[in-house]
Amino acid sequence: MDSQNIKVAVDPVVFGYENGSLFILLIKQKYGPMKGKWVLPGGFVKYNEPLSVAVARELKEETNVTVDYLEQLFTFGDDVNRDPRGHIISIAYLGLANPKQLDIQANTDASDVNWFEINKLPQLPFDHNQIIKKGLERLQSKVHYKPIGFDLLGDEFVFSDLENLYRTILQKEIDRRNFRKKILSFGLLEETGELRKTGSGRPGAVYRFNKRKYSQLESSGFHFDIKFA
Amino acid sequence: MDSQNIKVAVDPVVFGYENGSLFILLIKQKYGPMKGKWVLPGGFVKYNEPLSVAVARELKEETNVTVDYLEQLFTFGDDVNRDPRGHIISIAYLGLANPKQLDIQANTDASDVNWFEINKLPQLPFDHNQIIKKGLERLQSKVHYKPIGFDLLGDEFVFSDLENLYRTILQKEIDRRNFRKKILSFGLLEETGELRKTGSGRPGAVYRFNKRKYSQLESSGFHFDIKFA
DNA sequence: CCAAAAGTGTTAACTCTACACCCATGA
DNA sequence: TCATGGGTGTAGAGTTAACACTTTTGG
Repeated sequence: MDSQNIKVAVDPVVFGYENGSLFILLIKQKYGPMKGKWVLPGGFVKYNEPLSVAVARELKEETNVTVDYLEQLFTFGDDVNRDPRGHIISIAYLGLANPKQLDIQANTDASDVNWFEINKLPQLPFDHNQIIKKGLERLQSKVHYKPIGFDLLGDEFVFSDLENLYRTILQKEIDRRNFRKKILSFGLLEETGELRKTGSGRPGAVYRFNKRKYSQLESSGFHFDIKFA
Repeated sequence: MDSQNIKVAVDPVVFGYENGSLFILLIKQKYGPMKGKWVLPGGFVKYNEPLSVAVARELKEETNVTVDYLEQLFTFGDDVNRDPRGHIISIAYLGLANPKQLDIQANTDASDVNWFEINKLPQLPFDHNQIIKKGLERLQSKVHYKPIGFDLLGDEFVFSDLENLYRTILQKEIDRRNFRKKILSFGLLEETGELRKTGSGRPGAVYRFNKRKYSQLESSGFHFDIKFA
């Protein structure tokens, strides 16, 4: 109890969405036993440092990224050999970001940073593949009952972006008409009035998610909730 | 990073249900800065000890209790002063038990153990009130989509037990007929054929929850799901 | 005028909600 | 026979699911 010698790390699983694919942010380790390998951009918590501060700091230090959405995911510490350096537990966080709005840069412990498509991930050291799996599961279940999908899109988006985002995350087909009807019924999207050309075909109307309105509604008992046949 | 000196604790929030009330299991501290105060029956994780083993061990050591249901709840580590002894993070667990089937006994660090009714809790030291609040929130949301209520009842129960359990947990009225219809529609309850006298009035039929059947159904895509008007 | 993606409505099936009376038992 | 809690059905409202054609644009 006096000299416990367990170390505490934090590991962010940051998801990004772009062009119909889901990505994870990884860094290449510059030092240590996994030098040269791709890993989650985490690290050790400092003495007297709050956990949420530690994740944000590591993320910023190693990748130059600051994300708007970060929530605690799970604490990994049942496998005491998860890290070869000793008994280290890791508090994993789920982060969401829009890759287009970020300028990733490798720093400190990282010799490289990159986005990896979720179903083309390399074999990662430690239990990092497992941590990512947990993150994906959380994301998949949470998009049903919280409007967190919008954190993966830019501020302005076309309806089909949202549709495809849900298709990609859930890995299943969804009915365009029913989806649109349901989402619009919440009254949380505003048309900007602009149209956006999406390559070919008819341009789509540009929408914004009204976060302020959502907060109000939520605190008066509203629940975002969407199901798929 | 070498001498990080953060300590790691685990704290179980064990709920028990009896006679229409929800209880929490607390111990009275025998040693330390909070000597004589009621706290969650947690403690420090040992070197090379898995987290889930640590919670179960602390719970057993201090209260003589072994619970069937234990899930990781949340890791508290944003307030670095949550414990006056230094920088200590706590991984909280949610436990469910049936008080009638347990023989609580104070041991090791505990000079006393007891069940406290959820809305008559004393002021607890550390952030233990906050941890319990988180546990209750989890319990309240989880009974909607997982059949964990049954872990709070004995193996055999009368329908009104289940009804009252939900009423107590959710702190709202529920419609008896609609509730019964919905629960029975899952086909997960079996009548034992017996009747149980519940004090006065007509005796109720005794049911058992078929855990085996639930596991099967769940793995083939079934979701337990119940809402209340 | 062709290809591509956006935008739109209806119906049937199902689920949810609200609601009140009879039944079995013990005192 | 009374008090107490157990057991039961239905109709209207609301929600979900399934499904295909027209519109706008660029090439």
